[in-house]
Amino acid sequence: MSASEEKTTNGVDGRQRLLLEAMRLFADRGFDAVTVRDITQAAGVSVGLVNHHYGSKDELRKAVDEHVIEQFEEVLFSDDIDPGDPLGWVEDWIDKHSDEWEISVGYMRRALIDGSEWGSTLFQRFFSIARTTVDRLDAAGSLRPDVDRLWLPFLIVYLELGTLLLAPHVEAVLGRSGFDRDLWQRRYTAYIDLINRGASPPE
Amino acid sequence: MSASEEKTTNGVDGRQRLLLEAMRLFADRGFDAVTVRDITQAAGVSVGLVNHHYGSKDELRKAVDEHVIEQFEEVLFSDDIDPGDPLGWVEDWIDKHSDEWEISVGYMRRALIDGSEWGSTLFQRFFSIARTTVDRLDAAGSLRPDVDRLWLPFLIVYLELGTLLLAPHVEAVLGRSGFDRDLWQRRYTAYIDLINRGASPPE
DNA sequence: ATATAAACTGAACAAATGTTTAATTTCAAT
DNA sequence: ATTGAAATTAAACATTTGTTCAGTTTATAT
Repeated sequence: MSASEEKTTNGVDGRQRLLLEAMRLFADRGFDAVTVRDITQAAGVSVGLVNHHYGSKDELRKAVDEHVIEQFEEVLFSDDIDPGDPLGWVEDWIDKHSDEWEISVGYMRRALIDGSEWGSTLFQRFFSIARTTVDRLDAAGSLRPDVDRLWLPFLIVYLELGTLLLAPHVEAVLGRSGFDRDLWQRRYTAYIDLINRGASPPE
Repeated sequence: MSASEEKTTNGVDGRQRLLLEAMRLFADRGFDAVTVRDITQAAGVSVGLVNHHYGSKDELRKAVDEHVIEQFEEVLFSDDIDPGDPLGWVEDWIDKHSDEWEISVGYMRRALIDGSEWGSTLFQRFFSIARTTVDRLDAAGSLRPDVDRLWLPFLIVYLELGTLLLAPHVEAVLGRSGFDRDLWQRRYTAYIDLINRGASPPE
């Protein structure tokens, strides 16, 4: 036979192929809508291999969860996130993992909506960053006294996560991905500008 | 037998009971995670009744979709939405349908994320309102010249839909529902204030 | 080269699930 | 009261789906 072909495509073994295809399919259709046979077929392996490597479909889900979490935490939960630009990491990451970006965000989108545990963690992380940002601005005297300290962090999170949650709809309106570098940067400018100065002209 | 008891609880027939329970369960767990037997059990009827009245589980879903859509369109797609307060109707509606509010919003949340057709329609409706609002402000000279006309409508939609999409997470942080009248009103004030003036103090 | 373990296969299995159907009950009209 | 249609039931059915397992191949170490 040939050196590295069918069964070990790309030099990746069945175990990893299953993980990758499962991630792709879960992000695309959701866990329940994907069958074990869908996954094994996409990965080009037999049905039994899922249980051999992961024990069950549920355990496979957990493995995928952890894989996606690792990817996000690598950049999202690092200590050097700029509180002035909590989504700045996205730009770098899109360049690095452009092929997996769509999948990972799809996965995150579902996690934030379906009530999973990681969804809660993810939200809390974003909220925590937003609140820290607000606190620092406040301490530096960079907040108007009458700004609502309770809601501002939430509003900031809405702006950040809305960008990710609603990306498919935005893309449908714009005709292209809002993550394209130029659009993304322009969005960031508009976002910072809105938080700083609002949209109304000065008196 | 008694006048109106078991089989026709609340004077509602099996057909409508199925619709209501299906709506509740779909909003709570998602379509795939809910079995026909779950629905019939919750409605207190036999399994066969779903197919008798709706033909299939899928047709039942469509019926639920239409029911929820009707509820939303009644208020959301009416012509007299105040462009200055696109979510003003929520407050009235919460009072009127407080029991169904949670369910309907849960349904909407899923629709916006799962790529369904109604999700697109819903987003486009919100975006259209936001863009109209921005256009009017612009025409009235109420926008700074350097505000990004492309992104501002999206940012406004993020603020509005983020409120609805992330409501469960917000509730987890606040310890109570963000839809409680006092919190909701305060959120609205903060939201309008942010769009108008931003958060920074004047020079 | 041989032995041992791990990777992998695919048929078979059991439970879950949507659907069908024959029988029964309910209800309104005559 | 009788009839006929619609509502409702519950068992049976067919398919899907996660899982198991005995057998086979592949890889690794001795």
